[in-house]
This record gives sequence, C-alpha cells and structure tokens, in this order.
Amino acid sequence: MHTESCSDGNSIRHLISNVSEDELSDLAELFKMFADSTRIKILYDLINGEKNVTEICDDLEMNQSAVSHQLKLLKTAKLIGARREGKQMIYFLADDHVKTIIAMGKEHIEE
Amino acid sequence: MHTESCSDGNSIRHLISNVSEDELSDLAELFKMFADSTRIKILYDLINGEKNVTEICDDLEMNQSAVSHQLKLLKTAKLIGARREGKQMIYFLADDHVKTIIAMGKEHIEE
DNA sequence: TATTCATGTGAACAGAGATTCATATGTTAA
DNA sequence: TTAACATATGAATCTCTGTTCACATGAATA
Repeated sequence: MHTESCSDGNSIRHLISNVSEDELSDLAELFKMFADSTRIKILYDLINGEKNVTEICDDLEMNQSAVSHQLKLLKTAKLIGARREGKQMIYFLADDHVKTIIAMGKEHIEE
Repeated sequence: MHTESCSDGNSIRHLISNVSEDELSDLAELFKMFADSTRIKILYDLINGEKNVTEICDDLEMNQSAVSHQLKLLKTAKLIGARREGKQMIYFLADDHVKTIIAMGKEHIEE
C-alpha cells in the first residue's frame, strides 16, 4: 500500500510529516513579516517599548506613509497591536514570540 | 548632548539598541529564506533527513530547475549543506537553528 | 567515447511587494 | 466649525524575486 497518509487529504506527497501545505504557507507568510528591513526595524524598535507612529518614523528616519503601510501589514499578521491615544496611535509588540524569533535569528547569524 | 551613540557610526537614529543597521539587514536576509513556500517546504522536507535533489522534487511535486534554484539560495545562506555522492547531490540541514526557528514560527501560528 | 542520468545555471517573463505622492480620515484645540 | 496635527490609504511606479525554458556541466555505465 502506498496511498494518502495525511488525514486531511492535503499533502505534498505525504512527505512533510504531519504538516499540511497550508500550514507551511502560513509559516512562510509569518516569516515574510520578518523578511524586510523596514519591518524588522519597526519590530526591533518596539522591543524598546510601545511607540507612536511619529516616533517610529523618527527612529527609522523614514517617511510616515512607508511606515504606516508596514505597520498595517504587521498588525494584520498580529505581530503588533495598536491603541489610540488622542490623536496618536500607539503601537506595541503583540507578544513575546516576536522577541524570541528575532533572538533565534540573531543567534544563527552570530554563529 | 545628543550625538551619535553607536560606536560604529552606523545608526538608525541611535535607537535600535546596540544593533547596527547592517545587522538588522542581515536578519531580514536570513528570514527571507524562510519567507517562501518552496524554501520552507524544502527545509521542512530535510528535517526528515538528508535527500538528493530528485527526492526533494518528488516530495514537493515541483520541477527540478525551480528546486535547484532555491537550493542554491538556501546553501548560500548556509541553512543547508551539500555533498556529492556519485551522480547525486545530497542536501541536508546545516544545523539545528533551522529546526528551532521553524519551531518558533509554528508555535506562534498555533498560538 | 558516446550515452544516459542527475544536477546546475542563464535569460526571459510574470507576479509580488515596497516606496512615494497625493489625498482622505480622524482627533483635538482655537 | 475651522485649523492644525497625526495617521491611514489608494494609485502609480519601480524593484525584487520565483518559475519556466533551454541548455550546460558533471558523473557513471555501456
């Protein structure tokens, strides 16, 4: 016998043990968020604590529109959260996974 | 006073504590390797042990050229290694960081 | 050495994504 | 309600990158 092994019928040739193709796509999507300089800088910036958009722009020395566009992506990916405070929007890291993932990356680089 | 704080003169406005802009770019470059479905599948495939190109192609159900191109990128990034064995090239994960990083990603997704 | 199998690679094409520009939305203060 | 500030967003542009196609390279075998 040599038939389907994935119970969900979603398989890249029964190989990738127990992991559906969708799950791997989601993984790729997640890592995409870390795969851009601007977004990494934003995430890294927020490790120092929550900040509003203007502060982030100043820190990164980038124009507000570019930053806002990336903030939106990060928020959609649920890597950051936001709340309004008067005229300003305060952004912050959603959870500790972000720090952990970045830390793992740094570790690999400094091998 | 409020001048340069990074000793190397490489700063995104002294913010990103102790981390040079280059270092953050390297991080982004690293995560780019995980940010594509094909590459993630290859990496995940190799978690099951070393494989030659044909096996990987079969597993992913992708044509050989596409896979080879991605293998080259992964090798350049030092996430995988390779050795020749007769006509075949055997690819394998370079170290455990790959597994760790993927595991972190999965953990975040399954939150 | 000619052939076949396994893999690598350059060029071309297509699609995705990042930045900019202009402008819209939302909030506070005058 | 008007003005000023803070942020969001759509469209256009430009760049980057993944796949395909055709072919090159390398190794084993007849």
